[in-house]
Amino acid sequence: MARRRQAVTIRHVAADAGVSLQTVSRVINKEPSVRPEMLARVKASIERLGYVPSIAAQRMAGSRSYLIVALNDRERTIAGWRDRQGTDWVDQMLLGGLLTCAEHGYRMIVELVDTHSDHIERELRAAIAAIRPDGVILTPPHSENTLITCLLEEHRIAFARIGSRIAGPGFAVAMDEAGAARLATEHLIALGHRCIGFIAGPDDYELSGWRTEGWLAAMADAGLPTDDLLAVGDFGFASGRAAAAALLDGAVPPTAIIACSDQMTLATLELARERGLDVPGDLSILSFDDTPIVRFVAPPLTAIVQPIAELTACAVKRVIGDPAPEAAEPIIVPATLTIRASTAAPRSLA
Amino acid sequence: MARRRQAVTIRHVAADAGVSLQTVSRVINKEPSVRPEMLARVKASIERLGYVPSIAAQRMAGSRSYLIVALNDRERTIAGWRDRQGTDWVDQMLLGGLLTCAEHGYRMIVELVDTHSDHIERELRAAIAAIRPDGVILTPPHSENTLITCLLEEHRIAFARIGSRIAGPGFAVAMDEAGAARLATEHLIALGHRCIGFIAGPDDYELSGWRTEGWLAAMADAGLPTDDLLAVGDFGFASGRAAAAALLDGAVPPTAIIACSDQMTLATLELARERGLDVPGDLSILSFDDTPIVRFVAPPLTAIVQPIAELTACAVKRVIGDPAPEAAEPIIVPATLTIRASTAAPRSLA
DNA sequence: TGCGGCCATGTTCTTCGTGGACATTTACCG
DNA sequence: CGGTAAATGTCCACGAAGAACATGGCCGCA
Repeated sequence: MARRRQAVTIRHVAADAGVSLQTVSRVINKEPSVRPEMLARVKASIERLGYVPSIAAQRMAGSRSYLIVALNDRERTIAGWRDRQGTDWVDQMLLGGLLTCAEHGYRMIVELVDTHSDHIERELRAAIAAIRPDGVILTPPHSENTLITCLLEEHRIAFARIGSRIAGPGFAVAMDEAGAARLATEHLIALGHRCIGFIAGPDDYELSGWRTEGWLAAMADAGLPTDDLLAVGDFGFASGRAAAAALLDGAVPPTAIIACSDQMTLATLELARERGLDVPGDLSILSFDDTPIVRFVAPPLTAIVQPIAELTACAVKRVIGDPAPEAAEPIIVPATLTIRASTAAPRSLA
Repeated sequence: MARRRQAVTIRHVAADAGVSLQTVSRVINKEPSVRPEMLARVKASIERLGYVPSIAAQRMAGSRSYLIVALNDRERTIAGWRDRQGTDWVDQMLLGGLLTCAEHGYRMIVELVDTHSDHIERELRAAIAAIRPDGVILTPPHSENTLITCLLEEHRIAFARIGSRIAGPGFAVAMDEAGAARLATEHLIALGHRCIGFIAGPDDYELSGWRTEGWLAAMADAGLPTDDLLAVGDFGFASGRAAAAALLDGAVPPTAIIACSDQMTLATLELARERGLDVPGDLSILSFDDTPIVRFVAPPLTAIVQPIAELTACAVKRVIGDPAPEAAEPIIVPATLTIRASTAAPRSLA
């Protein structure tokens, strides 16, 4: 017998407040030319009736959809979730994105697309056509995919590219890699270390260069030498082990090592253990990733925390605020350092 | 100079295929009375033009919105994310929900609401009014909140209650707690254990009872005694420690302990260490949660894996498939066991 | 052969809730 | 009192669904 609940629309508000539809619409869209008295009356009615605009109708009428699409790589995301590890990236992204969207009255829709290039254009086109989002947040590895960026430009949809520093189109939002490396290095220097080894990532990642520069700069500022203290890995475990071995067997065995990925850090830790080196007594270790495994290993590792949530929050704000995605300066967000038990003053100082 | 890209609408498809709007609409909505020839022609045009119906327009026209809302508790979700731990629940939920939605042409919107009761109704009303979802997935602690369920019923929105076994309204979808406990117990029995302690959760959680029953049943089936092998905690660390101590100091010291939360399990592990008990040599330990900390602790713990992803997938399917959320049997999903290093044959057998 | 009836399709119109373009009213100023 | 700008109202478009109804072709049946 219960009647179908009829939603309260702008019409009901108009009737209740005794004004025209358009006036209500103006109030909703914060247009300036509304007398304070009217405004108050309409707002009161909205409040009383619990009116909330339908995003579908708003979108239909040519306004915003108040929807932001977060474009993630399907395989990578699913793999991370299914294996129940390595999802930090996605989590943090959701955290930053969701909250920022909510703050501004937007919603975020997570869209998983295959990187496989045949599908990606079709999938993206379909998503755009169906959702008509006001903005799109691109995450690696999509951030520099020109197929995607061109498509978005064509549709005049604002978008942000997370983890990319290449200027326009869209907003580039990235972490301050050099600053992070500097932060890590300075932390060790402050503890009293003078021989600080650095296991860099592969050269074909731009960020590897930036991180190495940050380390070099911090060392130079402290007047410390860096000869024989740089090794290069490929982010994987085996390469990290080799790099760590090279450093420890080198001319100037470091008392601290910074490694640019969690796998390389864990390899360093393993090697140190095998050689009977106490961590952090004989060797401080610092990771550039802050994955769960790094946090729960013994000892828990001091690590650079990539500000993914802030990055995404930034991206959302830009996308919401500035619908014209023309040339814009990349946004660089500082990293932070979480100090745990794997770094301490070198024993020689104790 | 670039013309504003005009979206391809149902009209373009009709023109391209040389049929009427109505026919296209019939094809899209899978109405039966369309000749195969027509159907193929229209489908070809849709394909060629890359037409995708606008969900906004579909919603406006009284059809579905193809949107599902996942209602999560804001505090709990944010805390989990921010602390970078304990987000497994949300992650798995997203995994199961997102994928299942995508498979069926739906999208999922994650909505965070405060449990604080003043706001919750307003927030939910607003979300419903704005999004007009076809369905809502409720997660603890919302699953049994009558304020929410009534509101959803009133709006005739299909919904599922995850982690709840109380029948209707809406679909209840829960894990097989008793089966999980049985699974855990049988694993230990198969390893050769005969004295298996059980640290249950507090009585005011229904699931505590079910779990205990599962353990009792498995023990009984194997003809093993359970006297003095049951202890009760409150899911917290301290209570777990006390419970473990009670078991180990009891009349029949167990060679294996099942604890119903990660905190109680970790407490058991700590106590075992302090007493010089080797895990799993002297004492096998099995957890009922599978949080990251449980996976990375030493030794990594064998644990019941709650099938959150499947639960959510189930919930989504029901909500999508059956728009009439009248009385329905609760859906029970089996749990699985992930075997790690904390369980082994008791030393006495070696 | 003619008629009723059904199926596939086309035509036309309405609905949904909102924003935009434009028309109209009001108020104030010189 | 005319001019002008601000405040407010009227009407229509947006994209799709679907109802109501018209059409034409085909069938079976007398």
